[in-house]
Amino acid sequence: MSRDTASRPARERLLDAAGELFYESGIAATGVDAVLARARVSPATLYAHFSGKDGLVAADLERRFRQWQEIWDEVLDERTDPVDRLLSVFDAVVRYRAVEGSRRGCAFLAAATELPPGHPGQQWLAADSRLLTERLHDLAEAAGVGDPTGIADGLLALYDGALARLARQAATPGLDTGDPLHRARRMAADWLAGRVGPARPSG
Amino acid sequence: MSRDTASRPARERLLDAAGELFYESGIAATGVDAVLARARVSPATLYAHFSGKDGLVAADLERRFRQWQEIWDEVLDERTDPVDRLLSVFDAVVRYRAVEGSRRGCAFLAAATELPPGHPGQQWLAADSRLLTERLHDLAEAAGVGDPTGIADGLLALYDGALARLARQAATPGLDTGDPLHRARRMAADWLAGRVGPARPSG
DNA sequence: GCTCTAGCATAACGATCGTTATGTTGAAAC
DNA sequence: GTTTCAACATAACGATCGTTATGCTAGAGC
Repeated sequence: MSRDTASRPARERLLDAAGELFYESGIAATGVDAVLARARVSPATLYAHFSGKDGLVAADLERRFRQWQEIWDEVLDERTDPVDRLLSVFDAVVRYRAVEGSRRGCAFLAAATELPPGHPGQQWLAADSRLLTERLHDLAEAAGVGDPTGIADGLLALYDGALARLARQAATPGLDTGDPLHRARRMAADWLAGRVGPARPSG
Repeated sequence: MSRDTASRPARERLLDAAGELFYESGIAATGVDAVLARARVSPATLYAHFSGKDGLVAADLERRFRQWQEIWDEVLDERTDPVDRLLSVFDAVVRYRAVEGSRRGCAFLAAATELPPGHPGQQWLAADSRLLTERLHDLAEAAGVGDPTGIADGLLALYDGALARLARQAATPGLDTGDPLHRARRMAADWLAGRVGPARPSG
């Protein structure tokens, strides 16, 4: 059995296990032992591939960021209408959650509340925030709206709200009042209808 | 010196210390020792007043919930216009944060991402969610809108978004693009303008 | 065949976790 | 003044934290 390098590389098994456990149980609450057990990997292997738990957390956030950006790119390539491209952020997060199997809130939001100020994972939280604001701004500009920054901020607010409510719904099941993501998308569409291009039907 | 029962009671000192540390550094990341040191209290005293760390966390969330409800009541009593009363949730959270000295996101949102499913503090997260949805629904109904549930959900989305962005801004300083709370309030006002009562100026 | 080396599991490290047992102190009861 | 009792600090508990030292094992070079 031993030396199963033939299976998935140890580094990927570690990232998979860490991703699931950090997301499911929280970063601080997940011990290194739990990650090692799920990945079927020894401590020495972990510290050969990563600088430690902090490095593993940062690598997990990096992978999440890259996959999120990739999926958003993918969805964006399927849209041509400027308003649809603005709203693509909601479709992308729906697809990301489907691919990732997410049953809770946003991993970046959770990490933002958990990681201490100097943590190496913080750079990927900043990267995510920057991607959201800059891309939404560019898409708003391309849509020819009068106030691209205002539009981008508004969409970001609805995006943040949907993911935050998902996190809170996961904590208190039974109070669900529908899907926050679809509701946010609908609100964003209505809100944009009065601000960009010709009047759109706000049904 | 010793036996300083003459000063603030040990229970309150514990709640103050726990509130600050849990909010500042996270619940899981804050050790009981840190709370004890800040409160200048011995372990035996903590376990005489609370069932343990979990009980202390629950008591902190209970106190936060009661104060938040009290402040919202207070703000609500100052408003008579139905739309102002709907928007009072944003004014209340601004006042709550001023009173509490909050420099990060929402403590309930953070707790929702940190606490495990069966934690005794979960009931106060549920209470907060219920207060928000039910009260917003009632206020929307009182405002005579056509779809009170839809209005309440929309305002909740903007509320959630503002507090989530506050949390993420605290994690990555330097990317601030203004105050999410005031922006959310302005968006909500604009959004409500087209849906309730006579047309309001959307400045 | 033997040696060398990289990569791995076993075991254990000190530190800190949340919690509890053991004394000690100060004020009220009589 | 003595007793009594609740509240307190000191010290230590076992468990687990993140991390590292030690030994085994499989393949490359000769």
